[in-house]
Amino acid sequence: MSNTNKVMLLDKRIQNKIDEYMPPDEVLEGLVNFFSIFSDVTRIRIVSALTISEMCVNDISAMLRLNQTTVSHQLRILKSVGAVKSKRQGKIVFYTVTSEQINEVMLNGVEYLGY
Amino acid sequence: MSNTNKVMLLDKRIQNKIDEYMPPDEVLEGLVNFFSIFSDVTRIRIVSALTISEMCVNDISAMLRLNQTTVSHQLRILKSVGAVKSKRQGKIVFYTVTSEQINEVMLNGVEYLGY
DNA sequence: ATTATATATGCAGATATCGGCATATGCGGG
DNA sequence: CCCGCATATGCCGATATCTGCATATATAAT
Repeated sequence: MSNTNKVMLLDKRIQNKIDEYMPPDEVLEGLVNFFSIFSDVTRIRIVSALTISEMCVNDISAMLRLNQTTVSHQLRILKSVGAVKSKRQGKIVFYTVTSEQINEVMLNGVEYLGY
Repeated sequence: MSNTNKVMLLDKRIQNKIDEYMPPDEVLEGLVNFFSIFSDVTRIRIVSALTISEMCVNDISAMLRLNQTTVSHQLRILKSVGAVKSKRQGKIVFYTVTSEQINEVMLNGVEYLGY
């Protein structure tokens, strides 16, 4: 039986409020993509490091003791959601975070957690 | 061969800076748990709705056209990370977000995305 | 006590994600 | 041109996540 057959506790006013204020799915999906940046330890470590200083793949790998392949994979993901950008200098590719806001959002989280 | 055998481009000063400013893994894992709240469309929809108004499971289910079981599962996850709390009134269990900050973090994301 | 409603939980299939190996590609040096 | 270093990519196994069904539990009404 469908839920729509059941008596809704939800009062019309509240329902309207939710219809009005709920971001459309398009926005919510954008948020999901964005916050997914921070939903994996490897990724958040990389972002965190890049927030402090630009680095090349090999340095990230060495610094965080991660397999080079793993770093490349995660950098590709981070790049695909626009969290980082890269510039090539000869053989070496340097990565930086695209926006100061990335760090601010992380600090919000730190604050929320009360560290 | 280990990365530590390779020549580090990383300059000592930068390395020290990263060692100093990188949050410890404990904190990073906390952040991962926290931001994972928003890393799934179903969860973010539920949180988003609860941000606007307290609701019971059945209303969330009806409102967002989600299977009741799915809602319960996600509410359990959200509760386990402290994002929501519940109060029972007879047969009905009402859920609310635990903190205004949850919404602020989401708004940060919205802002970042430029909506 | 029985029944109905609201919610929670165990389980399993479908799917997604992560990480590493093997390998490809890009690039500079000799 | 060939080799070596830096990085990227395809593939796949391991693992995690999500969802829904079946069912359990909680509570109220009769």
